[in-house]
Amino acid sequence: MAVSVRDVALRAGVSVGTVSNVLNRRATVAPATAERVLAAIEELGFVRNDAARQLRAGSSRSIGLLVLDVRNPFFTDVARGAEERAQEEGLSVLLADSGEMLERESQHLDLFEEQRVRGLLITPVGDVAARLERLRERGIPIVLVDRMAGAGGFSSVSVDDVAGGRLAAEHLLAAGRRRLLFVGGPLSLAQVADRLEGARAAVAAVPHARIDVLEIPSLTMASGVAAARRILGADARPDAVFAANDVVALGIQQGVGMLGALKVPDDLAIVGYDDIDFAAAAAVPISSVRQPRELIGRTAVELLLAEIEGGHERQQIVFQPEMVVRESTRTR
Amino acid sequence: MAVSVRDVALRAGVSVGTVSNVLNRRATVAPATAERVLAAIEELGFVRNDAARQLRAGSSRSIGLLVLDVRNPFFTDVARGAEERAQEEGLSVLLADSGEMLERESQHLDLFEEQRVRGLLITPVGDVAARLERLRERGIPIVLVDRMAGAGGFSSVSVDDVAGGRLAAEHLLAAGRRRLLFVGGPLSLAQVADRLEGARAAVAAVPHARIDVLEIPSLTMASGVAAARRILGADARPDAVFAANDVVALGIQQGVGMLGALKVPDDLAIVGYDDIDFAAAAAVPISSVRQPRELIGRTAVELLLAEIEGGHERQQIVFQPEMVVRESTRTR
DNA sequence: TCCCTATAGTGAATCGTTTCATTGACCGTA
DNA sequence: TACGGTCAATGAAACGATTCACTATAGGGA
Repeated sequence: MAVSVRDVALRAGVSVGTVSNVLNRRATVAPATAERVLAAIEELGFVRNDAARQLRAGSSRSIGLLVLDVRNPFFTDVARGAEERAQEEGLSVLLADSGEMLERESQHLDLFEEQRVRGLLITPVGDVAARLERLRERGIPIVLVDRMAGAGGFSSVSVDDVAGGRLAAEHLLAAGRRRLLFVGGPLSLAQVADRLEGARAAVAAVPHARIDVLEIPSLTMASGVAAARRILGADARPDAVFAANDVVALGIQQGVGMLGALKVPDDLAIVGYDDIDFAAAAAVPISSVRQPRELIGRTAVELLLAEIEGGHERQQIVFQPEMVVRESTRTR
Repeated sequence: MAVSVRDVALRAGVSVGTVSNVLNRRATVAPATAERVLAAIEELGFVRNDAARQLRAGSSRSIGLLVLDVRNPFFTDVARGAEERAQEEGLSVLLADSGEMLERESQHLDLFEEQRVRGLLITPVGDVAARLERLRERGIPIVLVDRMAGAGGFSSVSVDDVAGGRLAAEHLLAAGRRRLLFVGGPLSLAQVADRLEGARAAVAAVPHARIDVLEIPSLTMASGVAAARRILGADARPDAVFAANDVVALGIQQGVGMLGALKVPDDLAIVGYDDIDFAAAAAVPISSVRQPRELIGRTAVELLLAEIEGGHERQQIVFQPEMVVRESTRTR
């Protein structure tokens, strides 16, 4: 059933070595011979067996990309950027998501390791530093995505989330809001914690301003809707919400709208994070903190390539976020 | 560097066959021996080489999923459903997207074939029937996703798009709209053509109603925005738009809103398709034709498993769509 | 005591590709 | 004629896990 180089060689009347040479454009194969081999490949419908190739080569032609949630457009945009850059290098990207769950994250890491990926891009859920360190020792270079590497020293591509959080809060404060609510979670995610930290710093600088925290279990639309319900039910309502990302912001807006009690932005201003395409098309277009999504993916692959080829040059790249103002935070 | 079963065997003082037996829970390995082997694995940090495994086994533990666009939430939801079901079976899903481009589709098919995927789920861009037929002959079972199989006979999981198109148009007509515009493309995509066909049938049944077509190059938000520009610039404006999917609908709504000339739904009603989560959270929540997204993915894997194990029982499963009415089509 | 069986473990062969040292053929030059 | 130098092509070895026919040992029954 399976056609191998051996069969091709037989058919073309050459040795397997020659077939391999033709396939890999390597050495000098006489044009006539190459033609005969290619004809045989065509006739037999030969398709290279990647497993055998990898086995011999010792590592695959793929890199793993493990993100928190593929349903969040932020990550698919990052993935797109990564894929484009990888393809230029003849590498393919294996996309997986942990769903913000430690167990799934660990499972996927196991898989990637068994598959001998050439490198790994990861937005970690928990504290997997030790685990990643082991991977690296085994020769799998690693780049953290959307997460600043600690002193330990992985390469990383991130956006200054503290600055982003500050931007968001400052914008709300400048619009006259004083009772802010941060909605996001789990707080164990560095992104969430950093954005909150930045917001807190901004709030601390303004007299009579305060910021409360509503922690949610995951950064999904459903969690946002649930959060809206709690906001509406609370005694002391905030006059502005800073959501840890746009998906949550959209959920909150939808929840608030469905129940019809509060108007955005008059009663409640909303700021999101990521500036995904859908934020601009929302019920009330959502102000958001923009991150260069595709560029993040592209750059992450870039750093990975540097480590794969160059050796040990680790770099931490930090992009600066940018505030994008829309209807959801219009001044009253 | 790389630790192999041989090393583990050496360390544990057993043969490689025994190590393999321990790994595969297979035969009867004496508890004491198994323990020693596991200890050796732990100490040496042994990780199975998947390529070698596959090579011997002849096929991988993955299935390929090739969709039109990973950035369309419809497809990530389908993927989620597929992944869940696959994982229950110990299979992993390789997700790739063609970006609606024939060339990329072909490239990914090549890759999947080289990787000897266990099966393939695909939402085809063009007419790849011949190509898929060849794949199947080589032992890779195939299930079409979101696309009804022709008589030729692949298994398929789809939604009745003609019925969906009819639902959408009937809804608009019932709301008193008479000058409809269908926005979608490329028309070579079966989904797009079918939805249009259904809409045309509904319009034909109502006197004085008409439907024009604005073909766009791809089903993206950007194309939707561009379409909005053309709608606004046209002499005879439609009073309702039926977009081929929600992403396009959101783009149209955003475009129309930015330029501020038309109000939704008063001047222009909008219906989308897929009922992605973001549709409900849109500027004006978008009426849409719902498809059971995760169920489609789940069912597709189900059919694939049936073909992998059972042999040749091909099935075509067709779900019925459902109209979800929201603000964007409120009656004037 | 001898034979039989069940149990535990062995290790060579295998999967398909790539690599690389080696062979063979041919040409021009000394 | 002999020699060195290219250029083409060869084919055995290697990658690492799994399989399976086989051996060795121990225990039980007659």
